[in-house]
Amino acid sequence: MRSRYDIQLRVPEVCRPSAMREGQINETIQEYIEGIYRLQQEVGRVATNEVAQYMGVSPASASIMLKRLAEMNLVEHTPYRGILLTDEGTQLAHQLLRIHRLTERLLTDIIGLPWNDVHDFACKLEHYIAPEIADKIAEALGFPATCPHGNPIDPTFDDGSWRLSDAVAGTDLLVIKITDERREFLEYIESLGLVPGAQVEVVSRTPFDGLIQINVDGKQHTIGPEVARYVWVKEPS
Amino acid sequence: MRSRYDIQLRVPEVCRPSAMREGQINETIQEYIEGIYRLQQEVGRVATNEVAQYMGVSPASASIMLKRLAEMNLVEHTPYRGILLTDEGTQLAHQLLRIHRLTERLLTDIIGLPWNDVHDFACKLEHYIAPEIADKIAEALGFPATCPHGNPIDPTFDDGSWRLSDAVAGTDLLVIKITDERREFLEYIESLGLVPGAQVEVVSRTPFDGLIQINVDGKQHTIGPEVARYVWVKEPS
DNA sequence: GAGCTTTTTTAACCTCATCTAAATTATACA
DNA sequence: TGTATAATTTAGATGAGGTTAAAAAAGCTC
Repeated sequence: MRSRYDIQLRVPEVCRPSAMREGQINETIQEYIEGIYRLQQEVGRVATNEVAQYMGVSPASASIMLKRLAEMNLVEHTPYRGILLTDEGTQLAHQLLRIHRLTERLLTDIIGLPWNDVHDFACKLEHYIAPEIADKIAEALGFPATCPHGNPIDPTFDDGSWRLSDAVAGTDLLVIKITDERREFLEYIESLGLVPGAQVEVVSRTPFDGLIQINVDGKQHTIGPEVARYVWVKEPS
Repeated sequence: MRSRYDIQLRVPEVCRPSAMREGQINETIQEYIEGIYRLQQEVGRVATNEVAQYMGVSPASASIMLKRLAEMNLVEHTPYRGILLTDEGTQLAHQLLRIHRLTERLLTDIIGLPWNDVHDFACKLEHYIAPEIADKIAEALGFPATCPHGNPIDPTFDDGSWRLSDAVAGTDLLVIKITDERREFLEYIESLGLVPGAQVEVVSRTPFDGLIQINVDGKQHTIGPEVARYVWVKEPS
């Protein structure tokens, strides 16, 4: 299963120090592209400051890196106007995301790590997993459809879900995926029982502040908009 | 199963670029320590030039790095006299080696990669696998005793084997492990059928050049000292 | 033990990816 | 439309880990 994700991913040289090389798609570049993709999914055109904040670096550093990414044709950068991934950048992001999600599945299903632990870990490993090896992993796992958080392994697949923050009161829904994968966030989500596959009843919504009263597993909870935004749901079929 | 390998391994920060930090046991340091350990197993006290050659860097770079390792108390460095791992360095090497070998097993047994491929790959992944996760991997694999090349998962375990280059003619032996894990070397070894677990008959030895006539699986081969040196054998029980 | 060779170390410099501080450019509002 | 504020970029450093070239120490050989 050679896949459609075929940008020249640079899996860094192994077994010798200082694998960094000039003008290559190295680990840092990959990390940025992945972050930018995620941001772009959330907000559309991405500002330098947003990249900086998301990547945990200073705006100055982000600015310099965005210039480099633009030179490499991975993003379109209009100075003072933010960026947009090019087709090439998007393709690379898809490739990385697929590897990332397969790695997460490997870590939960085979190694037995908890789902809230695997994201950070996969972030590091993904840079050293070539697409062909990802294919092998997919095979070994029986070609899973999603990562442990419910995101489709194939990043181009549209699962038809929407944000819980957009759901109307009085509906019964199915949790599809969680798109904030920070450990603490997932811990909270788990404490609510709001994991992929769970049934949620949207009991009511407040007219201000966007609070949502939900019912999961017979338990009532009130969640805020910040949480509801990253929980994706769908009509149960 | 908290193990006996408990040096403060620095698993670099995930999900953000530039994980390098001052004075920490980072990926590069780990790579050096592992390399030095392997060299030390082969040659005892290790010279700067040997480290440089093994790590694929200039002698100048190796010299500087050895000085740093000495400052970190991982090696004992007598200027112009080479180095020796300290107890702390040895312990770190053991820890890394255990993780490395478990990772290799994971890659062959679960992912289905060929045994000659996994070393390079494990070299990269090992730096991001904390000892507790290695414990999980060991458990998932059913606590294997060796890596795919036959090296004990527990680096302190003495398997009682010796080099095929030291074997006497006329003996029937069991291949225990291969300690040169370069892809091409392992490919050659495989083509001879000289894999861990195979039976070898040492037919004869030449008085000069150290050539060895062997019989594996009914096929005769002549191997040189460079190959025999990295094939370890034992009396079959 | 003098002088050549080899090994190791030091010196000076490079790239990558960060940083802070200062300078620009955009935006928003009076 | 001018000006305050916010966002972005540039300038100049830094640390890690390389490089080459030159200097220094050790080891041989006669």
